[in-house]
Amino acid sequence: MPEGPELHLASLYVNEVCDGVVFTGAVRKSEVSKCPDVPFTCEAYRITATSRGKEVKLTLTPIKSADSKRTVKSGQADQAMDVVFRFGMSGYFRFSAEDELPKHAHLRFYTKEKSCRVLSFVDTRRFGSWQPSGTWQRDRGPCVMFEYSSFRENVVSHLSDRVFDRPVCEVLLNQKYFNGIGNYLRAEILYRLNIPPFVSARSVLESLEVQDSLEKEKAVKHSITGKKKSDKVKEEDETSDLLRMCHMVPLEVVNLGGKGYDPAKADYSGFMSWLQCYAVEGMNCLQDHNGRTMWFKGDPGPMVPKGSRSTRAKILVKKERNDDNADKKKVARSRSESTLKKRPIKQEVTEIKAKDASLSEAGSKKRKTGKTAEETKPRRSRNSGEKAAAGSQRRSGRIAKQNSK
DNA sequence: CGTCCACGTCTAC
DNA sequence: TAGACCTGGACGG
Repeated sequence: MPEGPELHLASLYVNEVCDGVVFTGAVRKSEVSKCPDVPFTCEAYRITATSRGKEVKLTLTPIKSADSKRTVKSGQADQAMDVVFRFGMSGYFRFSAEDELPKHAHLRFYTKEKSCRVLSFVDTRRFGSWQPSGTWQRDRGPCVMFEYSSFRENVVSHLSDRVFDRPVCEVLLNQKYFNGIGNYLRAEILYRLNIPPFVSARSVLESLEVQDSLEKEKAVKHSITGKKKSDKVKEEDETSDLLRMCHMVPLEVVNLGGKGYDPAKADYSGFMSWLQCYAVEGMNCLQDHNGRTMWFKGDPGPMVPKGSRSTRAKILVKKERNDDNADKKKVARSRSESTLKKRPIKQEVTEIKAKDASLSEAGSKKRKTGKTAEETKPRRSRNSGEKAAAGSQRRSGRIAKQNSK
């Protein structure tokens, strides 16, 4: 799931598995890949990684052997090289035995071990890419997670840019300003703040410009008067501010992974239960102007694309209601609270029904009753598309039906 | 079997 | 604002 958090977890994974490991020889590319060769060959080198938004940079560092000063054989690197990766829709890193290379391992780094292991860039769909001797892509903004203040400054100082005329849900995918946000994060972020996806980005953000400058003034005053800087306004900003959420929400995902993240033993159940809106049963969705599925709850806002289908997107997550027929007031309340505190409250209302490492369930029915209102009336195109999805990767496990409760 | 869908960019009309 | 770029899983017939 390559958005900012997954790219960052990938960099942690590389640093962990490559710690103390010596690599050797050439970097090898799959036959089928159209990405450039990586012209780096070295008798002994190490690999480290960093991430920024939706990119990961590997640094290949030659190990200088004490004695051989000029034994730089021809074609052997003596300089470090950076390789910058973008993951497309399906990229990830995996460290495995040489004889257990994953399918679609398109770029490979070989260890100098008796029974050799391989760090692979795996990318089923091949939308990912890498750049040898690479740098962070120009035109991508600061990382929403790890360069927060410059990220914020970059947005606030460019609010007159016409891109902010567009619906906020589409602007959130603009990596020039929101490097690291992707399709599931935009849904989760807007959902938590109850911001309709199809309102202009500037209308949501322009109040921040004022707030930010007020903050600065206040900071100055405080530094003069020596007052404390916590007042009510400030505290409200902590959670209601869209830019702050673009920082915090991805970090929550990073912290789900925590220690020992390993794509080999991918266990998405924690992630699935973390999702509150994206691909969650009962949420609405529409195609944005780029044909991407926007998940949301309630009012879509005025800038919905003409003729936008209420798509039949895949539902990956079913949450369970505990209360029999109490309904949605509760949900709404728990949601706004969830923004504030780490709540164990959430489980009281929603509970994922995911099996082990796999995703989730099957079909819902179309039940034509109630179904809230038709707040979204783009075009009555067939049933309001509910679908099933989810598959269990390895396990066969055909799961539940919609027994419910 | 075929169709639709997927966590993202890219470039071309 | 379309497509192109790809593979594969879920679902429908």
